[in-house]
Amino acid sequence: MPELPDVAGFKQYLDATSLHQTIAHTECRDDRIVQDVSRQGLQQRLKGASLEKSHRRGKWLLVELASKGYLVLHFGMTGELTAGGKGKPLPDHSRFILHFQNDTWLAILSQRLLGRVSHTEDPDRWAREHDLGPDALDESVDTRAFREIFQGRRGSIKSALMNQSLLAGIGNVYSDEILFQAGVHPAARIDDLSQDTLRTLFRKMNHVLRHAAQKGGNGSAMPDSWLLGNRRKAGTCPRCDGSLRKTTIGGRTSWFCPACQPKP
DNA sequence: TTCCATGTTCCGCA
DNA sequence: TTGCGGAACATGGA
Repeated sequence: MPELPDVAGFKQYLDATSLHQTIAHTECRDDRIVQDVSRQGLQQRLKGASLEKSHRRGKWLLVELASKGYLVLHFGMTGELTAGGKGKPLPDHSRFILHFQNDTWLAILSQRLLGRVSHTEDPDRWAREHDLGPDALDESVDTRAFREIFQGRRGSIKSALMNQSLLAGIGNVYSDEILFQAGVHPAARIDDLSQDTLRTLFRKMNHVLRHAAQKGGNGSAMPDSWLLGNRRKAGTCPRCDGSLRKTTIGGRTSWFCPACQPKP
């Protein structure tokens, strides 16, 4: 689930439930979710810290702690957040739990343990170390910057859209959606795309991500005209009613409409 | 039972 | 140098 729009939803959720709370203690139920820092060091850093502000960068959520750096969260393929208080049991797959002083808590869930919890003092350095490009919705990414990012590349457009070091935030589902709405075949090579097509892709990327982020990544809230709800076996194209097809690109399943997204 | 899954990282290869 | 394909990570649903 967690691509840029979903993480935008987690950010809203965290802001609404946990901002300005002070951490009494933390509970780590599986060390494998802790990245770059030791569990002990992380827990020590978090104890007594309050959550001041949250920032999203791509699929990552950074939570600013009052003069104690940043708590860094990544949700992998199956992560999410759940908040609760006394009397509400912690959900299954709660891997790391922030217990606040007012007896409420925020649990980081990760069924498949592909999520990550970490800490950094310097978000910019952290982004460099993780080779993270600008957020796909960052204002610095305009049509020109978008074109320059793909300039001189030769691979498939789908792989490039999912490449976090070029643009951060787009994963498998939303790259398919953007390509569908732009009418571009996922296997199209970047150097075969016209300037016009790149402009269209940029426009559709913004449209899709902004709209989906506003809905907090809730798939059922997306328009029926989108590909998203139809990407499955025997799915039909919401535009032409033809059969959707799937192919593998960069090791991932890509759904597309062969009629609306002709092979270049 | 086997296949597949919304992410990232690492390796070998072209 | 760039990019691809595959594997690994770990779990559960179809």
